[in-house]
Amino acid sequence: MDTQRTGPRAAPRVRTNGPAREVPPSTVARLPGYLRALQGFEGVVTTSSDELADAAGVTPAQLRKDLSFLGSYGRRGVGYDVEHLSEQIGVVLGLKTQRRVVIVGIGNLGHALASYSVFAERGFAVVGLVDTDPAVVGTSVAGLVVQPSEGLADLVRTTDATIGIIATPAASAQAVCDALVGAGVVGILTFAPRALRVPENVDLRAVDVASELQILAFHDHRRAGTGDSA
Amino acid sequence: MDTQRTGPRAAPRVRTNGPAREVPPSTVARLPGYLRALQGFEGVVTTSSDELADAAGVTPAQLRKDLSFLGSYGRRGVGYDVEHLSEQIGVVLGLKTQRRVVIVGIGNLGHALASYSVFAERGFAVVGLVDTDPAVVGTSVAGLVVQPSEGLADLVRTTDATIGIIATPAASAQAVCDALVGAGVVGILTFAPRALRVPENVDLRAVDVASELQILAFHDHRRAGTGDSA
DNA sequence: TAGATTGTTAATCGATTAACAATC
DNA sequence: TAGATTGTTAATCGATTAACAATC
Repeated sequence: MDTQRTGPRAAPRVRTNGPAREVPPSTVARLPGYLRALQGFEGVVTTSSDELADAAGVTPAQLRKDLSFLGSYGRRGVGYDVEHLSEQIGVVLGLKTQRRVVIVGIGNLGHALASYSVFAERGFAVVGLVDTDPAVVGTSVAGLVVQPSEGLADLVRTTDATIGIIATPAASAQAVCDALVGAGVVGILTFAPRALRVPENVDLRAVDVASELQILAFHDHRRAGTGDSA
Repeated sequence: MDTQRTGPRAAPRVRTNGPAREVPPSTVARLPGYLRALQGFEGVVTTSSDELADAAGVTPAQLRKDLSFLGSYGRRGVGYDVEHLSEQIGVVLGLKTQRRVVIVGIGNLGHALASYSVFAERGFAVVGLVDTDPAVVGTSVAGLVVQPSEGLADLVRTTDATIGIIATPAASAQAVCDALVGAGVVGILTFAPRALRVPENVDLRAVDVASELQILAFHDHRRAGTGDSA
């Protein structure tokens, strides 16, 4: 869980002129939200940091700061060109190349994810489904035939998938994770409620819906406990 | 999106002796992970910050710092009592009271969430399902009959639900959110890919799976772009 | 030119890490 | 007592906010 990546101190990396520079993780995490917000302005030519920030649910200051890491894509006194800014954020996020995704664990959640149309709208292609259950293997879900676990490595290679989604029970998640890493994916999104270990050259993001509810419970509880009802 | 809550500077709030104090948001967000990790030590009497941190995927220093906000639940030279620590984290998160949850939007995702057994294991009860589609209303999912939208407010009141989950398309999410707030829920977890607005007395958490993939794409892209393949 | 709005700098704030004194 | 391990303090680091000079 070391997010270090520097030796003596990351060399400033020969400024690649264009939209390179070092983009902080917190900024990267907000970029998809800006892209989403920009879609709400389709047809409009320009928008301002005030307007766009409002749509994205952040402050104008934060939006401008975030965008400044990507380069100078606005015009002072005018605002941002909606089309151009969308394009540039897409470039920075690497969405000009379509990424291929395999989903492991075709239970209720895996099934839902396999059928989730937003993935395609946002530039991702689900190219493979895998499960261990013999009752599920061979069935067709969202136009794909579910493969057995043994086929995972081959599947990743032949489809050239770079991202794996884990939608298995917690118990098998680490094994699946290892298999995905072994097969060569570089990014993993897991929904399994447990901590996973990946080598540092693989990127891991975890969504735990039960944990989300527990965080909500904390605030619910504090609110009730503080007794601030009139 | 103002997370302010202070006037001149939050009054130190008469130290409620027990596990009160002010727990920082970043710590709260990690508590469910500690609870999860502790479950892996069931049967064991004590564990150390080293061991537990390892299981939870954080550093020992961070674990101890986090736990120190809750109170002093470890013994120097010995470690933490697994049973007691689990209990205390549960108390802080407010899990001693079971929270009731309603899910709005019974498409693929809503269906999966309604059937997600981990919710029950972690102290939440799904008590109601709502959808607009006449073809879905009236059907039975995970032992519950799907109610029409008009029934939302009544459902929340009669079940005494405090948390709402939004699993609708983006287009209807804000309206559903407003309805949930109007019905009196105090926490909302949304999966709809758009920014939502809630009054400041309502807690909102958002999971956007497509955004997660886009964040993974960024790193994928950087890795490929940097050309560090031997 | 006058008004608008960005991009950037500086100040603040919060979160993480490291180290160690307290204490079991 | 000696060894282990916490709880806390201080140092570092990163992220957010506010303000404004640059500039369209």
